[in-house]
Amino acid sequence: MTKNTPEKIVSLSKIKMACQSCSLYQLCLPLGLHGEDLERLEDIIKRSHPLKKGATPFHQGDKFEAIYAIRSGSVKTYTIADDGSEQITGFHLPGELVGLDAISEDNHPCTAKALETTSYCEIPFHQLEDLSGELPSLRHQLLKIMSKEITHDANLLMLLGKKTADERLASLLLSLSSRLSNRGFSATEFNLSMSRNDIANYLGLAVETVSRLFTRFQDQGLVKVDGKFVQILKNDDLKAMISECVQSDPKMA
Amino acid sequence: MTKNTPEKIVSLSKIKMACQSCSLYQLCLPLGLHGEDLERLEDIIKRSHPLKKGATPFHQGDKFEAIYAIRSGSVKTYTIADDGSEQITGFHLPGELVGLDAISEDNHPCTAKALETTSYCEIPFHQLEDLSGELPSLRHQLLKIMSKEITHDANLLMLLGKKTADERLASLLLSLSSRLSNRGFSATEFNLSMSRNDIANYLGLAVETVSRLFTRFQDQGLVKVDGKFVQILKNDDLKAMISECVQSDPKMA
DNA sequence: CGACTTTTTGATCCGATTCAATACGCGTGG
DNA sequence: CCACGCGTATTGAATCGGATCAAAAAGTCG
Repeated sequence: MTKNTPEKIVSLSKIKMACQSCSLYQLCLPLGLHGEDLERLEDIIKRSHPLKKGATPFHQGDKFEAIYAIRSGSVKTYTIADDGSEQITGFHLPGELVGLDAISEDNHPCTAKALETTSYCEIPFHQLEDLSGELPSLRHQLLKIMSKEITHDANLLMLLGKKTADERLASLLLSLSSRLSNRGFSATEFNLSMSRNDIANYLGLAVETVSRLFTRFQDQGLVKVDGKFVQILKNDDLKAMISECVQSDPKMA
Repeated sequence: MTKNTPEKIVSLSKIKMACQSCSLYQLCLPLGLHGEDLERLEDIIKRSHPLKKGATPFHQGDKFEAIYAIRSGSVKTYTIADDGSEQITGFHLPGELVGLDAISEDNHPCTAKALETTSYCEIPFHQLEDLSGELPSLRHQLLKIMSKEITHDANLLMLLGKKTADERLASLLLSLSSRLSNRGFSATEFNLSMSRNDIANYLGLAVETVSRLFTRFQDQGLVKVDGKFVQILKNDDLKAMISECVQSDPKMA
């Protein structure tokens, strides 16, 4: 029994670590949830067992109960159109929140599916909302995350709205790279958890085009690709690709 | 002096009307702000004098102070890229909130510009945030609006990501139509406050394409166009255009 | 190992852009 | 009041990027 104590301490600190280092970093820390406040947030969080590849934590139309913070792995979200075809709305990496778009209608406008084995935390929304009434910094952080998502979407919008195939793929690669590096993973090499088909769908391109782009990017020495494994060789050149692209005339405003 | 009392009543009720019928309808009402709570919200709102066409309530990079609710007129928001070119991120109509995307970075990621004479209310954000700590329904409503914006952007994303020029213009027209009708304007005829150039920029198309589309839509009897004035003749056909468009294979998921 | 899916590569086709020119709308000043 | 000039909108012809169709190659899994 005496040896239980140290173990317990270890596991408690592990949980804290989990909350501070991964999923909820952006939710609880930056504007500072400390001590008791942090514990109160942690109290309402459920740490569920991992999803296997292909598992769906929630489906389009499901009643909105919770938001999900990804701890490891990755998830895609997509909507199904009337004709049965799917449109991928996002890829979600460790440390990101999924399900915020369900608040407005009180049900999920998209389905989430694990792209690989994925562990996550479930945060019952109405409890979070109540708690945010008491904790101004949590409240602000929640708004901040949602605002960030709006900005992100707007950027993506702009990207997809008027960019070439090259620029789209470059953007995706850079987005993944920077998001992964923010979570402590390598910015220069990583595995794509999604299929070429998913990438094509997300970027609004044909699969063949995506495949050709990877080949060409490699020929140009921008990246090295081996199946799902990608190495970014010329980050700056990729960045240049996506910033030089806007084609409307400057006189307009 | 005695005649002041009735006048004051009238003007007070007018202000209330403004808040309930236009801009802030979606912010204060649906989840029910009543009586004193509504008054507390109204207390923090500034009703500024109208913007003339071309005026800019805030610029990209400005410190985030307030969100703006459009009472009449319309506004476009856009970002300026490094090379000086502009990308329009949205058109905003009466009853809509502008500036929510500034929360995450504490400064505005875009510039807003009046497309015509436009009146609006200014809502100091930190006061709104504080008030939302005390009023759960206001808090929820704020989250709901932001969530709605995320959903809206995701839809648009999908639209711009993979749709044809026809589908894009049809979507814009239907979006304007439904948003206008929600505010009590006609769903079938309205004036476009933005130029063809703005439309093209927003939809990620060339101006010439937009112009040709209007011509063709008119030839097909879908709409009637006279300069900026548009009549929607076959709403259902336009709707059909945008729902039949998704092209990815159903087996994917 | 063999069936199936995913990815790559090649050839052709079509939609949207681009370039170029004309028409329209509108405010200014003669 | 009309002529002029400038920005905005429309129309036409040529070009190009990406989709589509078709097929081979590489993975994946039972």
